[in-house]
Amino acid sequence: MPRQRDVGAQRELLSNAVWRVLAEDGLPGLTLRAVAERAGCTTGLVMHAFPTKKALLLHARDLLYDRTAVRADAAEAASGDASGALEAVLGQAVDLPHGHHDESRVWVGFLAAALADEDLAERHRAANHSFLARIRRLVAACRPEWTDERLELTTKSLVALVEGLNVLAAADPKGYPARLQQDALAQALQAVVSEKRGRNPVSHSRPDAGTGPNRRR
Amino acid sequence: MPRQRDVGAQRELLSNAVWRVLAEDGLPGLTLRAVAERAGCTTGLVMHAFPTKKALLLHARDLLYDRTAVRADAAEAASGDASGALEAVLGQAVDLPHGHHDESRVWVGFLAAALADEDLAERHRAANHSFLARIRRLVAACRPEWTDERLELTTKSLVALVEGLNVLAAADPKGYPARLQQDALAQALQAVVSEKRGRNPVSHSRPDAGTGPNRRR
DNA sequence: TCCTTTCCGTAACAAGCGTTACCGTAGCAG
DNA sequence: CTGCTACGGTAACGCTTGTTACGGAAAGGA
Repeated sequence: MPRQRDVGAQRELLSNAVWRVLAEDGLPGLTLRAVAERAGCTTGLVMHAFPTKKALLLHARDLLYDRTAVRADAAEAASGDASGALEAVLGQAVDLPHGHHDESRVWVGFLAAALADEDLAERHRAANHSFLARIRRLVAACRPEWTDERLELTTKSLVALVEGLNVLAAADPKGYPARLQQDALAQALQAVVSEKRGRNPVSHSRPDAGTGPNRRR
Repeated sequence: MPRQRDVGAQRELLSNAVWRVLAEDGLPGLTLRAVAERAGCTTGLVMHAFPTKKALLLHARDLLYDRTAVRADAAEAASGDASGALEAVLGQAVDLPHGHHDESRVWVGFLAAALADEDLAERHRAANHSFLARIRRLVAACRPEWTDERLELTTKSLVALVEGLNVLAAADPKGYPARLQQDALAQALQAVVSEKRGRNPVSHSRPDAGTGPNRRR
């Protein structure tokens, strides 16, 4: 049985190529030939690694979710208390040190594709539900006395704010710079963590950020 | 010169067809033939009313902005004070009585198309900037004592929340029902309108030329 | 070394895309 | 009523799309 291949590695390579095409050329430019070119191969390999284009998109979507989940796990594990973990997880969701706008553009592309494909929509909802569950757990740890209703409302509000900032920044990066996103998140989190913050709060970008409340420029 | 046509009416008809196709079939299904079928004509009329597909999309995008601006004007005019106008304008942006999810789906479709087309992106930014200016003016009327920085942060946070709710509801209507969207918006507005409801009158003319009671600077 | 078997690039396929050219036709001027 | 002209439906264009079939090449077992 000669010449064996690593199918998993091939799929990962192609999924990464999907992201790059989606980030650079958008959803209309997402063709199999463009993906193959970015991956440094031909459409032959693509169609041997995936039975159809839809399967490729689903795998790329799942891989995107996996990596964001890994990042969120790391951010949560690196934080001491629940409020710090909440800030860290949400903070890394709105502003990444590298390639942030790219990821938002990819996210929007998948979302637009999901609105036309029920299978993709299901993956989208599953990923968002998982993120919602994580935030809800952290908010509940910060505010154990809250009712389920308030918990759900705050959780979905925070997630909506984060995704809204990402979406708006994807189309208008200069109108929504990283600083403003962090500040908006910090302001929204004040209602959750309130005064019980002992650790240094936001600002993953500038290590000189003050720790006092109402940090304003 | 026989047989004259109403070009404006034709373009409006076609733009409405673009919306319906975008809402039902998503961005990948947005073809000239699909638009023509929805409009009850053939591609011949489409290409006589617009020189190219891109021109059609630009017109449809502009018309979408025009209608939302008219709705926002109406909501603002129907409110007595500034805080009421802010609630009304944002409230009608997150939840419309009819065809709300459709409009969000259309908005996402245009956004995804804008990420691949700079001209569409410019229209998107212009529309968003106009909406931001409206919200900023209303927030400033509610809180004249706020600094420009806090004004901008709150404005963009509110808009990001609204758009985030819309985007998430477009892909997961059951996870983000109208009730939750209104509650999330009301909670976010508590920090703005607070206890001083019904005090400051709304100014329908200029972006607040200093008629507020506690104007700084 | 050779053979066998799996891999994957090449090239073609039908279908659908945006766009164009053409001509029948509908409706006002005379 | 007749004729002229702008309108718009028809159909084809060239191109790209996702998908398929096939053959050459590469690599482990003999």
